[in-house]
Amino acid sequence: MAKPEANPNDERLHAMRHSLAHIMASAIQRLWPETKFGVGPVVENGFYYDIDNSDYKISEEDLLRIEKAMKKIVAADEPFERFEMPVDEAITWAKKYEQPYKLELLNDLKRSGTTVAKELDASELGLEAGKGSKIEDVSFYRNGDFTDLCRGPHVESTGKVGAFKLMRISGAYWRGDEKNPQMQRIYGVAFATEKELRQHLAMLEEAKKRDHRKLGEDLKLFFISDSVGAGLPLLMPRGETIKNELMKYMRAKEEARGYQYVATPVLTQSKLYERSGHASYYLENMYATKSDEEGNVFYLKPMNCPHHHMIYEKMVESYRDLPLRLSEHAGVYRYELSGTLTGLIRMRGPITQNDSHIYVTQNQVEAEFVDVLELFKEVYDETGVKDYWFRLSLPDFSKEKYAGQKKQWEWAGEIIRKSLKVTNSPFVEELDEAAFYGPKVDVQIKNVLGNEDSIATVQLDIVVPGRMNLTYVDAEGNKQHPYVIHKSIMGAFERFMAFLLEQTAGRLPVWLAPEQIRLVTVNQEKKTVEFAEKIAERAKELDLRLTIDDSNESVGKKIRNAELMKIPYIVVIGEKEIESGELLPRVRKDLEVSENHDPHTIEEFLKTIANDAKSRVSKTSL
RNA sequence: GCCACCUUAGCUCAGUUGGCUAGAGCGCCGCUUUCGUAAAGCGGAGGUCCGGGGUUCGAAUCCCCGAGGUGGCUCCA
Repeated sequence: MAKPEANPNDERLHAMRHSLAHIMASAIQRLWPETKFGVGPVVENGFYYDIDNSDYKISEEDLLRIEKAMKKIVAADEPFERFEMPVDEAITWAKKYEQPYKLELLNDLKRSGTTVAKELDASELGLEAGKGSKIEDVSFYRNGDFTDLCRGPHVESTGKVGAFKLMRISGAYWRGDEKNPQMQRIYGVAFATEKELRQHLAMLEEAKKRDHRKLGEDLKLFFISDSVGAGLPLLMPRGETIKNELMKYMRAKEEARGYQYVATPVLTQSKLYERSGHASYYLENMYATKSDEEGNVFYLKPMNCPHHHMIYEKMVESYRDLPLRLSEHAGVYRYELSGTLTGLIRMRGPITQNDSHIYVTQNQVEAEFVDVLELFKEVYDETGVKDYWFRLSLPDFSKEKYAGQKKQWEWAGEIIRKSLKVTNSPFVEELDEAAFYGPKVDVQIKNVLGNEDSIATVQLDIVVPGRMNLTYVDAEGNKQHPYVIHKSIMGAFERFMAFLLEQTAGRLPVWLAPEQIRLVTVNQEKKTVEFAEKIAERAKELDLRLTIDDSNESVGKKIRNAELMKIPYIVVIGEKEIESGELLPRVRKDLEVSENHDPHTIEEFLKTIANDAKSRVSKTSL
């Protein structure tokens, strides 16, 4: 349970990948001599290079051409030569060869440290990130007729780079700033051996099958309709069943810990967001609706915090009322850029948030934070979320978006750090990831494609209670502002469902399975169907989700259909079962705990599954 | 929003350099069959080739505009 780190023994592989970035740049320079080059670093599983061709846009069809040219360079086995020159000389070089991006980097280097915005650039150029030391000489690498400003290291020659494949091409803003020109980024994957490359490509194919969007289609869970709009998914009965089970589960968990559920409107006047301060940060991402006769503008709520704060004001007068834990499963709407929308993971609405706000005194902050972190772990254990890690997201004070006083932020960060340590939570720290009103802990996982994603968050708000003038009276009779812990364990239920689907490849645990049992009749005779219906009735009494397939198909076909829907238990019903009154269930492979294939009485079978579902066990106890 | 690519039946996809009435498998409907643990047989229906405009004797195919999707970038309360 930790952030997967790059293996430090992989220096050789790192050099291979970095060398491939240069080889790709060489190939591109030979094909399109006017190309301006940005940076070309090593990334997970491979490398990329950012390039800018004003007269020709490279498309995916060109990748094969570039690959071919690269293979030629590899075959030529050109040596990589390293040499150094003074910065000023390098600047002359960049001017001569009309490489404006390299020139910009060199100018930054000359000024050193002060304007190197991204660590990426720094490591690329041989700067230690964060150090402001002046640079006298810079290093270059040359292979064949291609020379590049680079810190290295590289392999000895272009023949020693292992197996690679160019994957895709995308836009990328120069130095990650959307105000800068957009360059083309070409990605490749690379491994030491052909075999490892093939394995990686096979893994990507496998991951595609687990994509929650594909499972959503195959398992009839949800879809997105052009008529409704981008980012506005429609959940079908099976999808809604999963979501509802998750919501019931979380509500029971939270109520057991003293959270109280509330309900707030989806439509709200702008003045609430002006009071909370959200308006100045997020107005652009809020959906405005028709204004009323008095000219008040209403918004679809993008978050619940200010609404809960209103409830706080109504409920809390004294420190004796704290902590107050409010919770809501609320659908919010956020305008997200069209290019960012991704199935249930990034949508515009309704994003059903598992949202809580805990109002505490200063002395209660740490204990409450620890309690929240423990609840996180409990829920993830029980729902089977694995391989997650925590990220302590701190402000970057060189930016202006963080409100309040630096001292307060440092205190808040330290309390969270302490809570993480007390609960033995593995975590990394990152700057410039905090909310505008306080530092937070994000729960990070890797999705099927190996990208990092946040599934949940808990934030310590040190700003908004003061801004909204939320108060309580302390033991000495003085007015105080409370602290607010914003927490969301499952994030949005839709998104959490998507993660579970990808992690389980659609084989959800029994308690979450939209259909838990399917009865397959051998024939369509009356007594067979009636027998199945009798079982179905009992299942309903036990709150089990069971369906009967008595369609006019072969038994083999009906079993296949049920298997494809990843239904946990399939039971064939025919003469044998009617006579014995016993069932021999076909148990989904991932659920089997032993080689127990004995028949069960109907009551025994149904009750066991009902108990498993109720206690939310992940394996069958049949 | 930006860059590249994609969009043909409910789903997955064919459709040669522009040229017969746009095809297949699965699914769906009907009939036959009444079946024992991953696909029974036969027949049928089903299309605004994403939308709009243009080029052409002729457009699913070429060009322009728009929408939606995919992968990234930027953003993420």
